[in-house]
Amino acid sequence: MFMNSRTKTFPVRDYDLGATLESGQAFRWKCGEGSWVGVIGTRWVRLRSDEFGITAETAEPVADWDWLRDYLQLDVDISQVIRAFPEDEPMRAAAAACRGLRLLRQEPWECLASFILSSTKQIVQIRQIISLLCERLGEPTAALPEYAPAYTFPSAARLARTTEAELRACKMGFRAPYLLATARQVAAGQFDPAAVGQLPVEIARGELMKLPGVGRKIADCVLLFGYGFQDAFPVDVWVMKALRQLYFPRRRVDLKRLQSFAASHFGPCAGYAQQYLFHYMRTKGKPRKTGLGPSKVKKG
DNA sequence: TACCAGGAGAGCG
DNA sequence: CGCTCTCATGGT
Repeated sequence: MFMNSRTKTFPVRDYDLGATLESGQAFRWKCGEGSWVGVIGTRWVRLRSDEFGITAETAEPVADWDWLRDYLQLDVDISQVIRAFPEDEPMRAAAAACRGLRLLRQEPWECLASFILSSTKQIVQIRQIISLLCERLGEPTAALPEYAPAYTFPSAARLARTTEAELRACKMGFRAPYLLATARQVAAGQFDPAAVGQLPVEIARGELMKLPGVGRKIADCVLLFGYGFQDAFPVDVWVMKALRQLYFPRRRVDLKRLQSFAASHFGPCAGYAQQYLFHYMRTKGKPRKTGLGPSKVKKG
């Protein structure tokens, strides 16, 4: 028996909501005053975190919160994931530096489209492109009155009906024809995002890589963040830097070699290990975004 | 101002 | 194969 409500608290430990939402796996979360605001599927949602867990607030009453439990992967035992990491110094350092970092489970189409837009872009720019895309081509969805209008991520069918020029107007540049062609394949039923998740990971990766604008790296991101293949290990420039610096100092190792090293070294939760290394490399030496607003710093 | 960004694809030898 | 070049745009 369910009660319709607009808020719900999920008791969960070791969940760094801010790090997770800002770590370059999803691109639509906005950090407010002690909270994060975003759209999951058709629902606007505001999330906040404290020592008791994560509290969600929606604009419309909700009967069943499984969509959020699934998105946030609240049932994952992160300590078990971390125990599956290889026992080496780089992973110890990354796990210590990124305590509470999680993987999300995103809707496959949004994940695929988002990562097609990610190539050679900084995360801040990817967010800007996707924000424009959703404003212009997404469907409006209800948000709390004190917040900006919210939009869903545009469906493949909607994108298939637009033009390359309109996509380029969202500042996605040379990625526009890739996104358009992929959207058309999905809309035409030539590629079924739901079906791919049922395939063995190698086959699924091959299917994804047939799509225009999807190579090995983007395919691995979609496998990991959209389908939950936890052994997928996307190697981008940051992860390449991490692997070279932490595991192969002063040696020249090409991408192929790094990929085969990763495939054998990081175990069944390699995808998590990858995200920890990525976040570790990107944040070390930099101040952390807490979502609690500017903190007073003693000068000295 | 240069260099770089969660790359992919085409062209070349 | 493996290498190089281009693609578009904006942050640092």
